Amino acid sequence: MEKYHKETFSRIPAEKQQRILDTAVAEFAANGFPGANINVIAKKAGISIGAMYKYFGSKEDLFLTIIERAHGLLEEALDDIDHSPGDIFQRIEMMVRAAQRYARAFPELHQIYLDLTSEGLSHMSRKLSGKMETITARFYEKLIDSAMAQGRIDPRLDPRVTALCIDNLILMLQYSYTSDYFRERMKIFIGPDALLDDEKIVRGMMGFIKGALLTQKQPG
Amino acid sequence: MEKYHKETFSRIPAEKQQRILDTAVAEFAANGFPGANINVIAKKAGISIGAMYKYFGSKEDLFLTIIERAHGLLEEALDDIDHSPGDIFQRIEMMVRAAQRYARAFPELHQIYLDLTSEGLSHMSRKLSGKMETITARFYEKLIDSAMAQGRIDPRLDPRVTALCIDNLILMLQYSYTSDYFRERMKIFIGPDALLDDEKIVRGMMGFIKGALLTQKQPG
Amino acid sequence: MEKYHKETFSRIPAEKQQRILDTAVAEFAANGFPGANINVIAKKAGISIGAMYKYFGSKEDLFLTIIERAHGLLEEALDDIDHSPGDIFQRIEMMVRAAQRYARAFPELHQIYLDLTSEGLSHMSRKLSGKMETITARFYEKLIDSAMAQGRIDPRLDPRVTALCIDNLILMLQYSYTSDYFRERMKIFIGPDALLDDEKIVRGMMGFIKGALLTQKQPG
Amino acid sequence: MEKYHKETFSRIPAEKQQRILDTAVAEFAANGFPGANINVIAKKAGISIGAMYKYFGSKEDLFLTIIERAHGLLEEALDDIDHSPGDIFQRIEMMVRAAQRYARAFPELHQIYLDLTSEGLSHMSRKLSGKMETITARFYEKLIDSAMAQGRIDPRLDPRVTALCIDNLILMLQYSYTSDYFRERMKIFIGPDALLDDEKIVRGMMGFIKGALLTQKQPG
DNA sequence: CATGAATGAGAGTTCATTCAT
DNA sequence: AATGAATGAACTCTCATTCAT
Repeated sequence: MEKYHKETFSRIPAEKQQRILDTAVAEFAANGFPGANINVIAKKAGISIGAMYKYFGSKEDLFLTIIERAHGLLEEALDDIDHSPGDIFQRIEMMVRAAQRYARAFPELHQIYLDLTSEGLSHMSRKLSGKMETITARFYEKLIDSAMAQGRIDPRLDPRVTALCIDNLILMLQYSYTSDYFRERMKIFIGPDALLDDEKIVRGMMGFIKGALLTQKQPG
Repeated sequence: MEKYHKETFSRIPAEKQQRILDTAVAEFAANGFPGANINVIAKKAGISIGAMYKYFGSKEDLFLTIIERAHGLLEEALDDIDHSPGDIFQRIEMMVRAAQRYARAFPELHQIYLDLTSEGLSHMSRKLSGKMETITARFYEKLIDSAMAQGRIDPRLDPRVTALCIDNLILMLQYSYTSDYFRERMKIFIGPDALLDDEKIVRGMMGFIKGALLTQKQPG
Repeated sequence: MEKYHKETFSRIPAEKQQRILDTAVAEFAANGFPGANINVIAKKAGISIGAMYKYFGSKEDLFLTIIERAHGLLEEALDDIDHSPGDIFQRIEMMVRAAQRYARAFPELHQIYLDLTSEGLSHMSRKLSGKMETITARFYEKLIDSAMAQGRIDPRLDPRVTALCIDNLILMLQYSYTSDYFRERMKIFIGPDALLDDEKIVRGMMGFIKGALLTQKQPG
Repeated sequence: MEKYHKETFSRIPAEKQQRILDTAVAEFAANGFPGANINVIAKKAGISIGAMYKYFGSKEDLFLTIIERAHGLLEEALDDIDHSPGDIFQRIEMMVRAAQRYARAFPELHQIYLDLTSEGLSHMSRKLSGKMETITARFYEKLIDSAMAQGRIDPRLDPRVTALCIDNLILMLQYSYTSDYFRERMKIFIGPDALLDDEKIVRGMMGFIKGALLTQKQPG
């Protein structure tokens, strides 16, 4: 886990750390990285700009610190699922539910994650070096390989493309909870109440994914 | 089709229009909306800033004009497919291929589209009012409803969630061609050569989607 | 002659150019390079900061533009002397008087030149690449070599060290007119009225220099 | 000897005092007074900023303390020469050599001295009140007056202007050892190896000075 | 005495937009 | 219609200095 904040930041009370990061998350989520104003974040967090720069060397470092924290949370969630019992479908469902829960709990954090995909910020995502994505990818790979070995899913599927498709669906689900744009899009597809019935979404998605994985009838 | 540019813009030669928009697309894609510099765009396009503001009332209007043009292109592509023969799978495959082609041909345009999902720009996506998304959603709806009526796909699927899942997969495919971040992500999942073999991606995705749609054996 | 200002600066009225540079000279001379404030210079010159940055890419560029202008003035003066008739002593006296005149006319410009010797600004003096100094050095070299060939000055002198000594004396004379510090120093050496009688200084210095150059009696 | 540091500074171990001043000298020499950062100096010296301000009332006081120390060193050197035997030329040569030695030994200290001539720092040089310069001036005055009385040097010379010229030459010699700018200038005049042969410089300068002082042949 | 976290005014620089020509 | 010089608010970041511990 690389550290993008200075030593000083580690030494202040956890409560204050959290307050600063929370404020920053809110600002970055609301205005994007280039639009966020460090002075405003400092003021809202109740610290001076000077202090801000004692904690983080630059606006970018503050941003990256936030991302790293988010990674920490994601990793924990993933770890929990990794150590839970259940077959492949139960585990994928856990993933879907965890993603949903996470997006609901930290929508701003997830919005920031979406902003990170902007080309102007690609040098940052390069810094993060896809660590998180690698963990997720390996998780699915293992899951699929083992299910295939047990004959539980269609042997003709390409395990890696399949893993990507599943993760893509889950990622888009999260975006639909956190980004104004994707939320509207979801409403257009599913109807205005789309976001009220989480359970329906999960069942719909799991139906789709199960169908995709299970050994298929020959068409026709 | 709403118009975000001034009358004057319509009156200048199409070639000049295109040059201005192309330059703007490149700048917005490279730097994001807040990072792009209108004065730089004007200079690179070979017009004066004064002229720029004669054509577009603001930076935002220029941006929205670009999006509208992109919509036009998408609509055409969709229309073509709508009027082509073929069953649901053939038509979805057309969609996948069209999406792939479009993303390959206009990666910068698509990157801009991705940036539009940033919260700082949500007031713009609200202005665009999901027209494009509505068209796509209705297209899939019709496709699925009719295939279901003909008994060609699993009747237990939720048509609307299914439509969303399919479009999500296609959208993510496009992002993978246009955004640095998603490209890296794809490589992590599929391997470093992920983007070299378009055909493999299409087959993999179609395998996944077909499985999801076809009437399934009971698990177990 | 390299140019450190942008094209735009060349296009504004000469009177305005001069006003901006004069204001800048005053500020840089009074506060040194790091101490000078660009926003203040712009305000005092009656232009906006934006305009300032349209003319000069940075504080450093403004500074270098000033130096280049000073070089231009120096070069002209040197050229005049180069084309005047007279023996070596008459010509050196012309140099002394020109230096004196220049320092009296543009004390602030010369103060800036002195500041340029600070280590913090050495990257700038490196940019200027000693062009001015080279011209002066060659001027003296020619003068001394030719006078030596004619047997008018002591053949035992090292021509180059001698040239340096003469130029050092003249440079220090200029500093004494422009820098508070060197002015005080001069008063300590010569008395409180040191700067009132320019003629006395010239005669004193020329007496010193002549003695140094003329063929000497053997000591003792 | 005025004191610019607080009492506390006198009470800490001499070794610590020296470490602080040495660090400060290095920073001031490298960045100039306005460019130097007190917090950085404190950190590099291994003390807290709080302690720094317990020892010195301000950045300026630290700077002045350094200058005073330098004065102390110079005074000692001058005193040594004052008490050495030898005629005027031997003693001036001692001065030249001492200046050379000092500049070689403490180039950073001397660079700071040069920076002090910047107008932005003139209020400081005023504080120092030319004590050092007065001592030097009186030293030369005595030397010249006595040599003149003994008929050893040209009686037509202005003793005070002569003293200034000699000291100017020596000062410039020192600058040539310590300032990037003057070093380059010396190379332009004397050649790239200028600084390698100290002996040659001394002989060249002494030749120049001796000629200037000795009773001269009538020109022509 | 010593510490070093905190302060906040102020620096250099950018850029969307206006408007006289 | 076209130009592009001009504007100035707003941004990120620095650093001398203070003061609670």
